Amino acid sequence: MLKIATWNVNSLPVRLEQVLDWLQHSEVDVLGVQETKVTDDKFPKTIFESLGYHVTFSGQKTYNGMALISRHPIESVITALPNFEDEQKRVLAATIQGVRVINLYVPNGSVVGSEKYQYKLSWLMALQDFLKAQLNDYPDCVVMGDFNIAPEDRDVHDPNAWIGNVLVSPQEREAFASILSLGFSDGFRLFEQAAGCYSWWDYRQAAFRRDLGLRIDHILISDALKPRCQSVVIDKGPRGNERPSDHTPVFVTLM
DNA sequence: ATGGTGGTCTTACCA
Repeated sequence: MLKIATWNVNSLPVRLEQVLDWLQHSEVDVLGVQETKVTDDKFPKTIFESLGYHVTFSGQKTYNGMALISRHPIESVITALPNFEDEQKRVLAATIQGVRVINLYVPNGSVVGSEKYQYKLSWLMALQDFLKAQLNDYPDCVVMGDFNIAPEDRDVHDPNAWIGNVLVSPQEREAFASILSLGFSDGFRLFEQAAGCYSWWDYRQAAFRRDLGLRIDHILISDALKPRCQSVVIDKGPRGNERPSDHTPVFVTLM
């Protein structure tokens, strides 16, 4: 059995105790984190290693930053999209226990039509090329992370209120669908789920208390890996912590 | 009541 999780922690230094606590209680084998906001020289490597984890990371100051924390050895690491010039650290792929794990922090996009939105769409185009090649090299593939896309209206607490917004725009949703058409499933939708399941709640407007969430953190399962996929679960717990991240973890269990 | 939260080499910018 292999449990693989994704969590946008919004600063690993701030959330370190929560991450260690969740690793211990969730008993996941692999955790991909986004928005570490820590440079590689300051990454808390020895803390994880002293607890028996392998780690790899690709960070920068203030923004973005990726890490993989694993009970098993981490091999064949990639830290960027090929053929896409980008100073922002948003990709970390590696092979763990024979499974290709691709951890992503998709750009937020700011406002539909803005420069950042165009960057998001360009980034997603380059991602498609990368995933196509990765799938060819590694058929057993998990693509996960903060996609900053709610794939369907049922992934949004109030779809009408969000019309015209980033995270739900048709172009972003088309990009998500194109990625699935390469040969992936949205793991969460492989199983029956309750209505109104979200992975992110804005810090503002008491959004978590009012359950004004979106499902924007995803785990995609390659077609070859689908028979091993037992469940995909959103663990809402950590969002209720004191001083929480605005995202909560999602994990897949593979047999 | 036209704001509001939270993180970051903070007084601006990002989400």
